[in-house]
Amino acid sequence: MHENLVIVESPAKAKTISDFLGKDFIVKSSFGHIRDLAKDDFGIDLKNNYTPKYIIPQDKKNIVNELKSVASDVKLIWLATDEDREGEAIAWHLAEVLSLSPEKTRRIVFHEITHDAIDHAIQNPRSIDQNLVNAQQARRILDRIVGFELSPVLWRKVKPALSAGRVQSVAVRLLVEREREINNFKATSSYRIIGHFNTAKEEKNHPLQAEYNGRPVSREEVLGLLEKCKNAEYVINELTTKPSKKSPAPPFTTSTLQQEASRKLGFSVSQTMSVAQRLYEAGKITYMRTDSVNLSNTALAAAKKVIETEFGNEYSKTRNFKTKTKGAQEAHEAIRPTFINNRSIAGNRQEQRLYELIWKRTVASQMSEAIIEKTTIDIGVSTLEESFLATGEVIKFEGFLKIYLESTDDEDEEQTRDLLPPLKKGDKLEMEKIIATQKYSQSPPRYTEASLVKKLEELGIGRPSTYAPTISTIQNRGYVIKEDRQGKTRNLTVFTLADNNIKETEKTEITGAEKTKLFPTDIGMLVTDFLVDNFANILDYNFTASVEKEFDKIAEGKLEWTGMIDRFYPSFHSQVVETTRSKSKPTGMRNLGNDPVSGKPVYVKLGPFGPMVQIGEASETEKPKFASLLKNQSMETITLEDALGLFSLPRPLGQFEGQEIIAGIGKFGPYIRHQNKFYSLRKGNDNPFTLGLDDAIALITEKRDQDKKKVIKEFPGDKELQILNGRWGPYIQYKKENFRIPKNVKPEDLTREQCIEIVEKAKEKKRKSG
DNA sequence: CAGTGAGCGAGCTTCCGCTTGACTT
Repeated sequence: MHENLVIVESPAKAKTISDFLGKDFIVKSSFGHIRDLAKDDFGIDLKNNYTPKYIIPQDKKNIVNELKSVASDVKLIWLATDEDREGEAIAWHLAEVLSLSPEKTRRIVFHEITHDAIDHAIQNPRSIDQNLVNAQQARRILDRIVGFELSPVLWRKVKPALSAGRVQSVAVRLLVEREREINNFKATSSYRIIGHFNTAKEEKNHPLQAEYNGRPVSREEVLGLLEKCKNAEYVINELTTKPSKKSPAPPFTTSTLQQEASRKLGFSVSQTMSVAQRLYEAGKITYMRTDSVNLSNTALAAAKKVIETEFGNEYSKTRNFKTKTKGAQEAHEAIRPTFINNRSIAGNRQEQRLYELIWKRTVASQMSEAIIEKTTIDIGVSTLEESFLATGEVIKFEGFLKIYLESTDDEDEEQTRDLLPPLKKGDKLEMEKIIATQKYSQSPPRYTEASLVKKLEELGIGRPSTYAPTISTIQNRGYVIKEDRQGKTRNLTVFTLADNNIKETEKTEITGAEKTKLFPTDIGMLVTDFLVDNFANILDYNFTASVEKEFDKIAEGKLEWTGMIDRFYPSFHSQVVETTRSKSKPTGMRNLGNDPVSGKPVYVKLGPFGPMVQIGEASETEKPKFASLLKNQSMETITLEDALGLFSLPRPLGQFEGQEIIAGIGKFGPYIRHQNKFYSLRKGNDNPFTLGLDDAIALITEKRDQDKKKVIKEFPGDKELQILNGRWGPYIQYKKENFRIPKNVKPEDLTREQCIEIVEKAKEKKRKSG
C-alpha cells in the first residue's frame, strides 16, 4: 500500500514528479478543474447570496471516482496544484469532492520540478488558502453572470446561438475598431528621395546611398528640388559614430511563443499550442501555458554551460527577467527546453522547428548584448538647406545575435544598413543619380491571430490557457473571419535625375493585400456596436483590469467576494432587463442613395438571412426588391453602384451544348446553372457579375471530370454501398453514413463483404465508446 | 440543397479557465 497520494493538474507533470518521489508516493492528475458551475440552469443561486451550484462534468466522473478510491487507501493526500488562483481552487474542489479531512490533507506548491524543490515543498506544507479560492469563485461567477445574461440578449435582438463575454466581446471590439480605422484611413503621399553617390577619386570607387532629409509632397516641389540638385556640389558635412547595444528578448511565455511561431514559422495560434503540447508530453519542453519569463536556477546554469562551451565565455551573461504583463500569475517557469544541452530533438518537422525556436530564444536570453556601431554621414548640398543622410551599422560584437533575433510585426521600409565606405569630413562626392519615388502613408495594420493575442495580453485580458480557444470562438460565432484579401494596384510617380536630365516614369504597386489576417464580419460589427451602446462598462478595455484589482483584494482577505458580486450584479441585471425591454433589433441600416431607374431609396441592412440590400420601402401597396450581399462585400463599405449591381442576377452567360448557362447567387454562394445542374464558383474566380462564358464552360467540364473520379468502386447488387474519394482520401459510404478505410487496405480491391465488415466494426466501436 | 426578406412560438443556443484526447467526409 502507498502511504501518500499527490495530486497535480497534468498527467505529464505527474509522471515527472513521481520519478523523484519514490515508491511511498503515488502521483495522480486531476486533468484540470474537476468541478464547474452547473450549465443547465444558471448555476448560481441569485436569491441566496450568489451561492454557486457546482457539478462534476460527465467527462470528469471517471477521474474523480478513481481519485476518491485511491484517496481512501492512503494516509496523506498532498494537493500539489499550481500556486495561482485557479490552482488553489482546483485544490479546494478536490478537498471538497474527495471529502478530505484537514488532518489528512497537505497543500504544497513548487515552482520547478527538481528533487530539491519537491523535497522543500514536502517539508513546508500549508493549508488551503480560502481567500485565494474565493477570488477564483468571484472570477468564475462574474464570468458566468456576464456571459449567460448578455448572450440571451443577443439571441433575442440579433440571432440565435450568438455569444458575448468579458474576454471575447472585447477581442472582437479591437478588431472592429481597427477595421474602421483602416476604412477611414486616407493615404497621403510624399516623395522619398535617394541619392546615389560615388566616392572615387583615385583607386577604388565605393558607391554610397543616402536619403534626403525631407519628404516633398507635390510634383512641383520635387521637380524644383531636383532642378537645384543638377549642378550642386556634394560635400560631407559631418560624420558621426555612436556605439549602441542590443539586448536579447526574455524567454518565451505562451503569448510571445505564439507571436514568434506565427511570424517565423507561419503557425496559427492553435497549431503552436498543439505542437507545444506534444513537446511537453514528450518531456522536451517545460509547461507551455505560462505568463512567466522566469528561468529556474537549474536552467540558468545549464544555459551558461552550453553557451560557454559552444560560443565561449564572453558570450555568456546570466539574466533574470521580470514579468511586466498585467495580471500575470506566474505559476510556472517560462517555456524552455527541459534539457538545454539538446540543441535539436527527434520528432516531426513541426516539432523540430518549434523546439529549435524555443531553444534559441532561451539560450539567447542568457547571452551577452550585441555591440553595434552606428554611423551617420551628413552630405551637404550647395544649393539646398537640407542634406542627404546615409546610415550604416557595424556589428562589433554579435553576442546573442549569433543565434536569435526577435522579429517584428511592421513590414517596414528597407533600410540601408551596409558597411559605409571610409570617408572623412570635407570629402567631395560625385552625384551619380537621384531617384525620387512617390510613397503612400500606411494605414494601421490588420491583426493576425498572434498580434491580437499580444494586444489582449497587454490589456490583461484572457489567460495563457484561453488565448487560442478565444481566437477560435470569435471565428466560430461568425464575428470574425481569417482570410486572404487581394490588394489593389495603384500608380506611383518616379523622377530620376541623371546626367543633368530629369526623367518621369510611372510604376505600380499593390496595396491593401492581406495574408491570413482577421477581419470582423458584418455581424461582428453590428453586435459590437450594440454591446458598446448598451453595455459600455463591460466592453470597456479596462473592465478586466478593474475587476482583477478587486479579485486581488479578495485574495488578500481585504474584500468579501459575495459583496463584490453584489455591487456588480443588480445594476448590471437591470441594464440587461432595460435593454431587452426598450431596444429594438439593430439592423445596421444605411441609406446608400437613390436607384437611378426608379428613383427609390436604396438601403443596406442586416436581414433575417444575413446582410442584404433593398430598393424601396415595404408598404401595403408595394414590396421592395431584395438581394443578398456577396461574401467579400461588407455593409460598412458597400457603394450604391455595387448594391445596384447585385440586382443584375441571375445573369445569362451564353450557350453551351445547346443550353443557356445562368450565373447567380444562392444559399451556398455564387453558382452557375446549366441543364438544371448547379456548379459552385471556385475561390479566386467567384464573381458571378464578371464571370465569362469560357470560365463557366471550364468549370462545368472540370466538375464532370471530378465526379467521374469521385466513385472508386460500386457494387452491382448493393446500391447503398459505395467506395468514394473524399477530402481526406478514400472512404466507404453505406446507407448515407461514412466510414474510414484501414490504412493497409487498397480501396479498389475491397469486396462487398469486406466493406460490410469494416462498417460493422466501426459501428461496434462507436457503441462501446458512446 | 440553389431565393427567402415573416414572427405559428416548441426548444435550443451562451461564459472563462484548468486540462487532454477522439476524430473529422
